[in-house]
Amino acid sequence: MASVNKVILIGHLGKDPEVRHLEGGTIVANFTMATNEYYKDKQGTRIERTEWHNIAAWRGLAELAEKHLHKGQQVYVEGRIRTRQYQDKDNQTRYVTEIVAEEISLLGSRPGTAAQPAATAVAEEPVTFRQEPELDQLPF
Amino acid sequence: MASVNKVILIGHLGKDPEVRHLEGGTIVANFTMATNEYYKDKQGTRIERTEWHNIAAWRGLAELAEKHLHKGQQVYVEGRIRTRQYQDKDNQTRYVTEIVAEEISLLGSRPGTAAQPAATAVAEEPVTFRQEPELDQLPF
Amino acid sequence: MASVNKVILIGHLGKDPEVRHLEGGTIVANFTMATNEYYKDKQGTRIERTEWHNIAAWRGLAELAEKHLHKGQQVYVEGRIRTRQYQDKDNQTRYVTEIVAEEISLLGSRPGTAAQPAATAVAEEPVTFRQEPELDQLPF
Amino acid sequence: MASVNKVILIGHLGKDPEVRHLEGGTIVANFTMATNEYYKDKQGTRIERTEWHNIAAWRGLAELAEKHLHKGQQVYVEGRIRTRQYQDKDNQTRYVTEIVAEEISLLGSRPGTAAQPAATAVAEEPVTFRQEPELDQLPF
DNA sequence: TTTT
DNA sequence: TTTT
Repeated sequence: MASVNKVILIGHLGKDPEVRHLEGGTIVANFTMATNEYYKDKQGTRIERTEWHNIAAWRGLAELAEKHLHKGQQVYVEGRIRTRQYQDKDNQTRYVTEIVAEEISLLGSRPGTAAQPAATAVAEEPVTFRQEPELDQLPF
Repeated sequence: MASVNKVILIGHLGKDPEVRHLEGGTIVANFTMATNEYYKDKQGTRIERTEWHNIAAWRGLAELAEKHLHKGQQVYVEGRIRTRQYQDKDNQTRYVTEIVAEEISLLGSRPGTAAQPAATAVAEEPVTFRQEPELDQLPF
Repeated sequence: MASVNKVILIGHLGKDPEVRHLEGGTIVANFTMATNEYYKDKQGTRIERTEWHNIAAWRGLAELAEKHLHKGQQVYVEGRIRTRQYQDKDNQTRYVTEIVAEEISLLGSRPGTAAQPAATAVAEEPVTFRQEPELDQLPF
Repeated sequence: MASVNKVILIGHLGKDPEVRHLEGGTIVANFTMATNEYYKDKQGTRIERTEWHNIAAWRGLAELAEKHLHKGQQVYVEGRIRTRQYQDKDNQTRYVTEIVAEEISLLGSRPGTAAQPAATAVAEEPVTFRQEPELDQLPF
């Protein structure tokens, strides 16, 4: 039956992506990104809350994550929610929720360094990547 | 820092919402909704995968969920991702990810019954509800 | 440079789609869909405003629109905004804004008839369609 | 009837916002922002197409646009599509489509100047603003 | 663990 | 009229 499962995130990477090459040649990149909420509590104090998201990028997006993404960078990620279950060391069922990326865009400019100031460090390459539909995830 | 944490879901409720009245008068409704993905595996077999999402609706949205939502109903939910941690009975840290609803819309018409066919069973009431910003979650 | 142009609509079709076969074999379907806003004016009177959107569906999505979409049906459309300009009969430049569909999902069940009640009239076919990336619109 | 009319844009401002104070004290800011698409034509040549969007920000968002937005800046805009009609000088009905902003976030860092390099020119203030629901546009 |  |  028709349904929609869509996530849109803009935030900064907490770490460089970790890239794994699976048996069979498939590549997957995992990284975390932070989004922040601001609100006032009942006393009127300004509170900041950070939400950490687990992102999984497959195949083409994984290669691009490996090449172009790094800690601290601001990105746009569009994808879908997926909760996986696994058995922990005590053989209990545990759940982890992650975002499977379908599109990633690099935002802002890269932080400058002494040798290469921000104004000139901006990527020349196109910076939006979309996951091509792969055989094992084509909509039926 | 500017960030975006947005989720858009269309799916069907797995159960009637569970509504709790917290100390202090706050109301929260929890329900699950399913989204489905279809893909073909490497053998070309059609696979269906169901994803279950935990939805939390607060205050005004909780009241409306209690009044208008029921098992099996198709809904549009817009919200944000939140992962909470808690201690399980063995005092281990566990995580649960849920969607905090910010807007809920009722989709489709209600299933008809013998006494009241579908064509006339459509809700008369407005069927989109948006969460009013509350004191403790106003953007700063 | 990285950018995002995304539209998400849920509404009902104003008419059956109009399908055209262009020279070269490309197919395009055009239809309108309505979304509604409700608000109260300064006197507290409830106002309803209908917004009409022009949707263009190309190639695979056009075929599916032709086969599955009809006047009055509730649909989810995801796409991007495109404004085209053209010369009117007085040779003046005019603009028309439309939504180029990238994903279409059928929502709700079909209205029941005496012969075939709503409960059994639900489409058996898959009801979400995604546009495959075509040669002339592949992200670079 | 329940419907959704949602637009998500990330792009750069083409000009500084134009701010008008209407009779009655209402403030509105108008600006344009560009999004870009890249594709290859049938000869394999890389084509860039720029889409220009007309954004209208009302009340609180207008003030914030006036204060924080300027030509060239990268922004996230969430809003809804609205097509207005008007009579042109020849008394013919014309249409213009714009995006009514509901949320605006500043992305990236501000372009540096000689006196104040990019690395230190980043805004200190919170940079996401949401439109508070106003009397005349409250969901009913 | 990000960013301001 | 933006950005790379």
